[in-house]
Amino acid sequence: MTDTKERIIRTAEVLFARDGYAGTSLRNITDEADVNVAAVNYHFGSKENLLIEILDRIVIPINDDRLRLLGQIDQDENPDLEQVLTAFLLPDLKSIHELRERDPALTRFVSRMYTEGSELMGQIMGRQFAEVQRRFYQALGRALPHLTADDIAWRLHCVVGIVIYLFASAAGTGMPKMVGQNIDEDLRKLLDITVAIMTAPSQGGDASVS
Amino acid sequence: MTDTKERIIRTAEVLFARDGYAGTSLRNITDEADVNVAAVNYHFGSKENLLIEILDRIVIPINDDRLRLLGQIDQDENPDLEQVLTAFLLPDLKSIHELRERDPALTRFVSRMYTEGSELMGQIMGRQFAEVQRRFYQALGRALPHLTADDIAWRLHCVVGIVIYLFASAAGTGMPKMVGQNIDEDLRKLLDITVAIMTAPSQGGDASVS
DNA sequence: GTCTATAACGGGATAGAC
DNA sequence: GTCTATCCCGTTATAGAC
Repeated sequence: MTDTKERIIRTAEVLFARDGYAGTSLRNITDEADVNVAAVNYHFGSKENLLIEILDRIVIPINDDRLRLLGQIDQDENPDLEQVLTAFLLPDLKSIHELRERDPALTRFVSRMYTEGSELMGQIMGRQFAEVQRRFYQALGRALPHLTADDIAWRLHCVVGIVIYLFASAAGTGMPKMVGQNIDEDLRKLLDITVAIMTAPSQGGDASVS
Repeated sequence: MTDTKERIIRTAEVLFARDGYAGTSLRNITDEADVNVAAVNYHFGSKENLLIEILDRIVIPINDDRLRLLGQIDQDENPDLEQVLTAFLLPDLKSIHELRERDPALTRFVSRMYTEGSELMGQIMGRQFAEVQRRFYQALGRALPHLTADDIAWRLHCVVGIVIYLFASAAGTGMPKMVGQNIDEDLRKLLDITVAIMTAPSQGGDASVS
C-alpha cells in the first residue's frame, strides 16, 4: 500500500508549519509518520521536492479559487468592490477553516511560506501569485477608478498583510484568534475592514509600489 | 579587542533575518564574520542566547518608543485617534529605516520573529508586546468609545498584520517595496489606511478576539 | 581573549537485501 | 515498496594550548 506517501505528506506539512523547513529533519518526519527514513527519498526524491509538493497542494487551490470567483463577476461593467474583495478573501478563509480542521498548526504553513522568503519559497510563491495579483489589480482598478495604480497596489498589499497574519493567528499558539467558526461572519468582518482600506481618503501624496 | 562580539552580532542578525534561526549555523556566522568558531560560545554561551540578545536589541527599543510616544499624548482627555496610531506606527517606521540602512535584509528579522512562532520566539515576542498591547487597547478604547473592546482588538491586530508585512516587504527580495525613503510620507500613507480601519463602519455583528 | 582540535551527535541521501 | 545499514558531511559545544 502507498498510503505511506500520503502519511509522509500529512505529517510533514504539520511539522513544516510548526517548526519550519530548516527546523524539521527528515527523521522528525519519518519518526512521527511511523515510516522508514528512506521512504521520503523514494517517494519524493529530496526534502525540497517534498516541500514543493506540499506547498502546491495548499496554495494552488487557493489561487485557482480566487481566479474562478473573480471570473464569475461580470467583467464587462465596472465590478463591485465588495465582490472583488470577496473573490480575493473567501478562498483564504475557506482554506484556513479546512486546514484548521486537519490540524490547528497547519494554517501557519502559508504565512511561513510568505515570511521565510528563502530563494526557493519566494520564487514558488511569486510564481503562484503573479497572475492573481495582475488580475486583481485590473479588477480593482475598474472598481476604484479614482485611485492610481500605485495606490491600488499599495492598498491591496495591506490586505495581503492582513490575510497572512490571519493564517498565522489561526494556528492558536500564542497569537490572537482572529478567525472564528463561521466563514460568513469572518468574511463580513474582513470586508468591513478591507473595503475601508480600499476606499480610504488619501491625505498623502501618491503611493508607490515597485 | 572585543569588537569580536559586536561583529558576531552584526553578522548573525543579518543571517538570522535572511535564512532564519534554524537555517543559520554557527559556522555560517563565524565564517562570514571572520571570527573563530569558538567565539560564539565564549561570548554568548549558546546559539539561542545569541538570538535572544539580537532580538532584544531590535525589538525592545521599538516598544519602548511606542510607550514613550503614547505617554506624551495627554491621557486625561480622550486622545486623538491619529496621534495614538502614530505612537504605534512611527517606531516601526523608524526601525525599518534604521535597519534597512544597516542591511536591507535586516528588516525581515522582525517579521520572522512573529511568523516563525517557535515556543522560544513566541514567548519572547509575547513578553515584549504584552504591555504595549494593553496600553494601546486602553488608549484606542478612549479614542473610539463607540467600539467594543473586541472590535478594537480585532482591528488593531489588522494593523499589526500590516506592520509585520511592512517589515518583510522592506527587505527587498521579491516582495513589493511598501516603505519609501521619507518617513513622514510613509507615516501619512499608513495613517490613511489605519484610520480607515479603526473607524470603518461595521455591518457585521460583534467581532471577537481571544 | 583567541585559537586548534575534537567530542558527540544529527543531518540528507543512497546502496543493496528482501 | 519497504527495510537496514552506511556514507559523508555539518552541527553545537567544549577542552586545552597559547
